[in-house]
Amino acid sequence: MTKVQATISSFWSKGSEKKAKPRTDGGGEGVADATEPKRARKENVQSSNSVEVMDREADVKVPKTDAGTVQDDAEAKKVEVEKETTTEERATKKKAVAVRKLTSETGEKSKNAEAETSTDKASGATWKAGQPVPYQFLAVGFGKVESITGRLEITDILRRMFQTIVETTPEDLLPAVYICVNKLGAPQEGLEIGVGEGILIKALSHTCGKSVNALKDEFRKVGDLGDLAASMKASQRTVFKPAPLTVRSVFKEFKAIAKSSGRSAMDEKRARIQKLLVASEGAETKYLARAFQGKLRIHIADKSILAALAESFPRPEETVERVGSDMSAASLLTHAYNQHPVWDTMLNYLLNNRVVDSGILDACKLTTGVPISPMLAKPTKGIDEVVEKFSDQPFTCEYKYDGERAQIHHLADGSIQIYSRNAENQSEKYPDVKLAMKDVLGPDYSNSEYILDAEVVAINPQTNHILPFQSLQTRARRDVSVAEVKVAVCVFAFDLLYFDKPLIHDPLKQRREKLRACFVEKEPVFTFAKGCDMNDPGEITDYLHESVKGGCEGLMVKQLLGPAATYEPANRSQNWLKVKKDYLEGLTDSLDLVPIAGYYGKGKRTGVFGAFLLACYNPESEQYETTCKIGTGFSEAQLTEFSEFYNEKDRIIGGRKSYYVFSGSTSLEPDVWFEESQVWEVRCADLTVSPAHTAAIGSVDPEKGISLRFPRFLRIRPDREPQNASSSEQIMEMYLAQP
DNA sequence: GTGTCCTGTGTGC
DNA sequence: GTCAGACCCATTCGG
DNA sequence: CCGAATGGGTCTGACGCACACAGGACAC
Repeated sequence: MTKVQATISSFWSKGSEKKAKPRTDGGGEGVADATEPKRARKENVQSSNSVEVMDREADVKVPKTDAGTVQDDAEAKKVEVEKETTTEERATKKKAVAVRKLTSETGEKSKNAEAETSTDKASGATWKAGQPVPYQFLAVGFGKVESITGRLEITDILRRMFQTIVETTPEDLLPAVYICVNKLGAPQEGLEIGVGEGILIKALSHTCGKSVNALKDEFRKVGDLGDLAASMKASQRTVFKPAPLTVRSVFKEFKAIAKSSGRSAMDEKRARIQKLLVASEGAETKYLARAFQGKLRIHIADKSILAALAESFPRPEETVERVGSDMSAASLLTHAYNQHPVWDTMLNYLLNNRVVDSGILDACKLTTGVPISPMLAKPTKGIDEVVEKFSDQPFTCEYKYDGERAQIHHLADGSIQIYSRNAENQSEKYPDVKLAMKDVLGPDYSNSEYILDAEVVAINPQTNHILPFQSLQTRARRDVSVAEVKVAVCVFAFDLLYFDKPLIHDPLKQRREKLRACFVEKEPVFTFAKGCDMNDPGEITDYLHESVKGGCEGLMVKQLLGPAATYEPANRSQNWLKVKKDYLEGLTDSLDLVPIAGYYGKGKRTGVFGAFLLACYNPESEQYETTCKIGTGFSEAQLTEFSEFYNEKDRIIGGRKSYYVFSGSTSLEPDVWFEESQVWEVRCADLTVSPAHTAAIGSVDPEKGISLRFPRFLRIRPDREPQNASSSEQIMEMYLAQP
């Protein structure tokens, strides 16, 4: 018993030093098939096979009992660990709480764990504590997760995976989490894998010997490169079996692929991908391929990982009142992550402390130099909805500028860093902004650290008028000097998140006062977003029209006071609403267009067309001119319906009709061409000059056509014939009528 | 070797 | 960016 | 009073356009 105690206490007290000592006690054994979904609440099936990994792991540390049913296991462990608790209490209170919490939680869970018998024992990957976790372990878990849709179950499977890793090889938790979220590091580090469909297909082709074109055809049918890779691999005989992949080696290899650059970088990437694919087995192949492509497609993202991590560690009751002490484990982690979105920091804390407590908010705190996930606004369908939601509270309306979100940090070292909405470091792109920010701080504040939330918008430097988003896009991104800047820009600041201390818990009114007190406008490069505080919702309409006239997309409506007016990072909160002009009567851009081609759907759209090529009609030339692709706005039933419709009665034709005007753009090249048959009503936000589409070509630009921004399907127009679709001329007029 | 064009990839919205 | 679908959870409805 | 129905909120993954950048292919 003493020996076991030593094991357990070392388990709890051991920090997460980078190099965890190999365990000397023989260690636990991880089991790849750790993932039977727990269906406790749904079905009460009992099975002697339904031992959770947690329990097995506990068995290793606790003297073995004759494992029988789950209940027995759980009881046995509970007893043992409770004995531990008394021992632990002599050590530190915190630990004691932690252990007790774990006891009650896992004990309870185990009791309810009448999970179904797992049928997937195929992998059989096991490893000893301290040894690298096999990648197979994750891959098998991904398979389970993918096969179900319930969030609770998904979270539970992830939880078990994480707990197993923590108990065997905690230093693998970080790479495991990164593999789960399919990222290579914090976004501001700017590491991208640089692999897509193309390279992956090439690599596959080299691996399996099939031609690239054959694989592309297969891919169209299968709709998923992971599934395709897996089926290729399954049909192949492995001559000799390379060493099994591990979580850490795979993650390391991902990074290596990302970092390869320069001459023949593509060859190197391809070679590394091939090596991994060759070494992979079963589910590994599928998820490796998907990881390269950047889509794991297993219904998990950051939020699910946070939820699972929250359940992977005990949540002690906190006696001392402090910020967050009353929060649930999940909301604690979410808050911590949202204000400091770096997995390394979070996992470091969790592994060091082995609890989820409010201390994590100190570990993951709002810091200049670490971009926070920006607060987002909820789309509304119109002003009525705003009125309904903000009936009594005071609110403010701000112009919604059509530019790029920018989070501007002033660090303690005096440097300025600019981050995008997705936390990419954009500082290189905006040397002019960095320069301008040097003197926007009011007197007495020049040494203050701050985080500003703003929108960067292209402007005409002569008139100071706002330019469309398309102009902003043409700015160079890398290694730009002030002299090289081609498109002038104005920063419209609208929030202040940090000013020598975090402000996100203050109401907007206060933050805004601080913003206006500490910063000075510097026309035309730095101004405060135009806004207007209102009590009467009736004023909104006029203001909206005004904003649109000023070149904006609409309005942001925000609560000013009270708890609903704090800054909620990463939340698409009800407290910020956006009213876009394209939802409003009279300002709506709606067109009638003709589907002339289709694209095979991928992923969950496999088997139906996932998108269509739409055209307008030019009565003068009697030709159809492509206007946009469309792939959203359909229900699943409609997609099925349209696929059936176009597959009937020779509506799919051998090739492009001579009177379909197509630019030849490879990315638009359809899978099949259609007979012009229907008219669809489509909505968009704007019309744009297009290098790829041919609608009204030559009218606003000698070589370019017109296309749609944010097109979505509304409905079929059964009352219209293709020749009555919107005309090229109408589209040109709509383009010219834009503010 | 150098310049130009094309393609794939990753950003922004 | 838009959008639909699935799930979860709280609330309301109906027997 | 309790289970069923309902509705709002959240999360995920389909898909859109335009652009810059990096590397590869090709011509000279």
